[in-house]
Amino acid sequence: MSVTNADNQELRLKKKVGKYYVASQPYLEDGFCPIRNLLASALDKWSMLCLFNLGYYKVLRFNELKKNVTGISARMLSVTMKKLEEQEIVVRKVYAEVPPRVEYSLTPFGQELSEKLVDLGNWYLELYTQKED
Amino acid sequence: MSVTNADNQELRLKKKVGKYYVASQPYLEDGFCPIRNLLASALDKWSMLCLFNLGYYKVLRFNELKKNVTGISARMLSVTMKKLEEQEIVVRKVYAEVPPRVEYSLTPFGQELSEKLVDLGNWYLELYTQKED
DNA sequence: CGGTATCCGTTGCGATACTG
DNA sequence: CAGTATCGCAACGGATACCG
Repeated sequence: MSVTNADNQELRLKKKVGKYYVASQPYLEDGFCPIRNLLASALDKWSMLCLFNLGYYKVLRFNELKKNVTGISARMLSVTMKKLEEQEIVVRKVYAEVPPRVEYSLTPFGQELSEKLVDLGNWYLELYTQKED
Repeated sequence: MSVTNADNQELRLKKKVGKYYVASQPYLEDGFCPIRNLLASALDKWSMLCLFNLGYYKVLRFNELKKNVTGISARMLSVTMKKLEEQEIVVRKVYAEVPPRVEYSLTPFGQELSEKLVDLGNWYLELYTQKED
């Protein structure tokens, strides 16, 4: 058998990448890359931390999130959640009360995305901790 | 049966996120998040485009990459590849020739990472194109 | 409580010129 | 060919003050 596992991985990768990203070059022109745009939202300094907290606690109010995501400012939390809301990753629910109450949670899409991101993170962390040993 | 698929997804996500990211809060302090750091490298404007090109063509020289990644400057390509090399995502091979020849390729780790990223991208693009219809 | 407005230092990055 | 050096503008993001 002359086809190794490494060869198979290379071929699989080539095929997958070719599907959208190389063979049909529009996605590559001018630095446009849809997945990067999605992930850029999910990744700008604070987003993943917010996503993971919402993934764990399901529903959090503004100041609960602010407390859980250590170091974030009100401004950046506001900006971050707004971006995530626009991408339909997060849902913002406002209650008409005084004082105001706002609850954030993940959309089904946000849940799926978070799960995929945490899978990626856990894969990386396991490699990382293996190296430490 | 009162447990829905959505419930299962929520529980699974909570468990996965809790494993590293919430239950053991060190990863959340001061905005530190290992997966974000990895992805930040893989995502800063040009990295994914470079990774996907290398995933497809396997080996590319500096100016081949520059040509394929439309719009990138020599400076940014240099910076990007240096970062990817530091993270052991990409390997840089220099030939002692005149004029110089330098070849870039993915490490096994870089291949795995690229495959995971492209899987994520394809999942997203399929949702996206469904919406269009 | 849940934000917004403003200021301002830091970083990112493109353009251009230059080099071994 | 494969970069590096320098410059300068633009975007990011922290601190502080303020608001419905």
